[in-house]
Amino acid sequence: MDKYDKVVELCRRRGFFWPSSEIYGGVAGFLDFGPMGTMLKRNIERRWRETFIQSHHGLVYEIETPVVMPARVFEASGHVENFTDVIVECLQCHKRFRADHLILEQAGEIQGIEGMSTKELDELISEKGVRCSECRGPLGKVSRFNLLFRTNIGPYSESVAYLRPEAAQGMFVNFKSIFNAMRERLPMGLAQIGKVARNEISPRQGPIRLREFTIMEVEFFFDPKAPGCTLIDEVSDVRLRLLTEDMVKTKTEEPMEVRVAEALKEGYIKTEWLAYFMALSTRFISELGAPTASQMFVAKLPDERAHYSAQTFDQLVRLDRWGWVEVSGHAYRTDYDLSRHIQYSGQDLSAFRKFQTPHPVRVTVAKPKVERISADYGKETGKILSAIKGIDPGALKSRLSSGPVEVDGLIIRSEYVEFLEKEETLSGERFVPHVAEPSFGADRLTYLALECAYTEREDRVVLKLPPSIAPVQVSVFPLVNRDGIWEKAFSIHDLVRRAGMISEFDDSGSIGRRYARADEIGCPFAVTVDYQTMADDTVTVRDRDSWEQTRVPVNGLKEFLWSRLAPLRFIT
RNA sequence: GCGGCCGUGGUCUAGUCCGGUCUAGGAUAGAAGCUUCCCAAGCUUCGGAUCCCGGGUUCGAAUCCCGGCGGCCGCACCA
Repeated sequence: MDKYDKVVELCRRRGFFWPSSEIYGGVAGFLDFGPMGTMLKRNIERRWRETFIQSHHGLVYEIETPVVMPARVFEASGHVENFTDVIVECLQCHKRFRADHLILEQAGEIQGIEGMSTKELDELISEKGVRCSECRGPLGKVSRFNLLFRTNIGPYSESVAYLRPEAAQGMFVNFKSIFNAMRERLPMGLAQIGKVARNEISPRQGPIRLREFTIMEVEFFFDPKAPGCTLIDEVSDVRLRLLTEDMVKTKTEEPMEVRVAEALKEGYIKTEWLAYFMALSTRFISELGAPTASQMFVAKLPDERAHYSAQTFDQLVRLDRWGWVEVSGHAYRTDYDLSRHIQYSGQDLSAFRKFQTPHPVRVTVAKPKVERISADYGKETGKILSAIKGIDPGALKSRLSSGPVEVDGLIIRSEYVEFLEKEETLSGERFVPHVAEPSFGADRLTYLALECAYTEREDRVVLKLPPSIAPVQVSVFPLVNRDGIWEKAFSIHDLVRRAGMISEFDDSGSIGRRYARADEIGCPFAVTVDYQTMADDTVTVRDRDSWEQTRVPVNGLKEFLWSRLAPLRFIT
């Protein structure tokens, strides 16, 4: 029985999580969270929210957008086209392969294979004689498998929609509105915690690979001409364990350890904001209980990267059974998404950049000679006028200098337009912001925290969850159930509850059994009321990790507990 | 999707090879009570199992056969 099995067994037993729709046989890739699991997951989400959003108020804002979005959004985002795999199946042994990978493997380098249609790939396969790499059997037709969950909006089957595979698109399509509402300041981050769905071909690994999961993402918009991170000094000494693109290419396995400042100076990380978020992520994951030595960032090679990304690092964490597992992705998405939405929606999603000093420019203005045009075109004059308006005056001028210009069958002659040169002052220019994106899977983090916390002591399970995320923070026990001790204990339980902590009251079984129960759900503190309490109004507070007890006066209990629950814990 | 192994109370498991003695045993966890009280002590009582689902073979199936679902491992997949 390895650690994964032990954690899964504990989680079932104590109400953390288990397979979804279990009474009907279960469905692969979906997970149900019980009371303890939900509290733990919420706490992890809360800590993420505090780390990435609340401590950046004025810079990063949280929003909430629907899971279902119309097809057009994902056509624009490129997911309908690219969030697919080209699959080919061997007709003999029925093994399935990534078609493009198989072709490259057997036919060598082929330019532009990435963008090829399934037909083109079919042709390549017969042309190059590509066969099954396992049994040498013939291959079937190449097909595309899209990982988007598809649905309809309302009763109309033609209104196709998809469940979002990432929360990001909700932030991109809302960029302009929020940018306006938040007084047009850049940089600006938008964040979202919510459900996403990906129709994985064959998910395994329990909570690690799900078809529906909670994502926690920041889309951080900045001016590519002012890419500096204003907060970089706060993290410049944070050490990142990095496998750069070059190291991945040369199959290096041991990451280098570099300071954030160095990683930027050496160009390992292309943008400061990405580096900043990677540093925050290192701290965040440490706080969940994963030592920095079992964390690293690995660069994705160009052909492994998502279609939108110019640079991506995966943050990996070492798990007992599965080795290095991705817990977050850090992508430099450039202006890809906003540009695509500008193109597909026809809306202006750009920002305005003021020049430090406005500079004068000479502009060409086209002034149509209406009388001259109407002499030639009569009732169609309006069409000519709008055609002239639609062309950049400077361009029109140079084109007309070499003869008439034709637009939609209309002939524009040089005698129709008079060009004036004007002096104007330009105070700035429009541009499309760039985006750095850190993106986390909350379910994986929940499992990670549980695995890191799992320990055994004298045949008992002790979940050493960081107090900041423990589902239950305090347990209160009466040592005996008589002589007013029960009532006193219950009133202390009430006191702790009113102080804003999650407290459990347990009066059943021996005191040792109650400590053991509390340990199994990772409750960091157990308060016991005994005879001495009745005499001097003190209680014992027992520490989950050391099993040591401290006598604390009841009137100082709240402060005692809070001071030990609130601080962040960085485990190195 | 393919191949291998597997699926028994909440959990872990005995039984499956070789069908009947299994109206499924144990441990642990849970509830009620007694007792003890600072690390799962003890006693009593209680609840809880369509033996993953469906079909077949048989006088008889947890056990054998077929199909499905689910899990793990390997291959493949994982923007």
